[in-house]
Amino acid sequence: MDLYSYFYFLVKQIPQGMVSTYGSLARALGDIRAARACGVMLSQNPDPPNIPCHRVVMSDGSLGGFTHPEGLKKKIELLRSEGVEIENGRVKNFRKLLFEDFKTDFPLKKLREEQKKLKKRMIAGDCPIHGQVAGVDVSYSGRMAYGAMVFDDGEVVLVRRKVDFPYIPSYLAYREMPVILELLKKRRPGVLMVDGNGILHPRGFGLASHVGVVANIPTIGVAKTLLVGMVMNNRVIVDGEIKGIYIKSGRKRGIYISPGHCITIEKSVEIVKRYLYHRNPEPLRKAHIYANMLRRGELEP
DNA sequence: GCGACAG
DNA sequence: ATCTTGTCGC
Repeated sequence: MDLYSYFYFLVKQIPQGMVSTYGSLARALGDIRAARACGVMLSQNPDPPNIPCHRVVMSDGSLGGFTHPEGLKKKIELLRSEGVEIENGRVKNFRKLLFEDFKTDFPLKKLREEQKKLKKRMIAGDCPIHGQVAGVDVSYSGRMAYGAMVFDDGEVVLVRRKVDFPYIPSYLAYREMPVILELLKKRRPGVLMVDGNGILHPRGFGLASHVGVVANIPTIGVAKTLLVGMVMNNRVIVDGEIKGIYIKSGRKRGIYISPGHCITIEKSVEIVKRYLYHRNPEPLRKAHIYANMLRRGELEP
């Protein structure tokens, strides 16, 4: 799913002389949570003003931002040239000029349904683990992704790839998984630690679970901040159930562990604890460093 | 104004 | 996540 292309196709539907908002576009994608991602994708507009990003404003009719050498001034100029009046930083007659009638089939809604469907294939218990423990992480520069997977025996595999999906909370798998699957083609671990959540997710199917099911390997989610749930006595509770464990070592902030696929909470925690010399378990910490080095061109893919 | 929504 | 940042809704 190339969400960037889909999004620009939506933006092109905004007629001259009208405006739309980040939120309206997000709803047309199928989830209001994508509003900020809409701003990010507009800032990466590959073909302005043919893709009319200048016609997208904030939900209260104020102008929002504009990535252009001349800045917001250029946005105002473009809108005025199209007959949209701007009065002290706001679109005049905003309600009347607001375009929301997008032709769309709500791609994010379909992806939520896919998550729910794949979740049925997720295994909650421990499966036999044969092979090395590894950690995977992805670093980004614009629309390029740089992935690194580090094994317990020290081997490092690297990948460089264009991304076609922005970061949207609860859809991280659709951004990162293509990179991770490419890394897994080079070598498959016995169990994989992933930078993100497993079942600790609004639909119980985060990046770690998604990768586990699709690649058919045991996975563990390791997140640095909470996406969903509340912490009570080191347990992370989501609608009354324990979905993860908060591990705090030393005086620094802790990490949130949740099972991805083919593993229990207990086993997940046991494995992560083996590698806790820093805040992040060692294979993940190394993967993070290598992914950043690759991005900065300090390594060959 | 502030909190939210992994990375 | 990046790099100084184009949000929404209460």
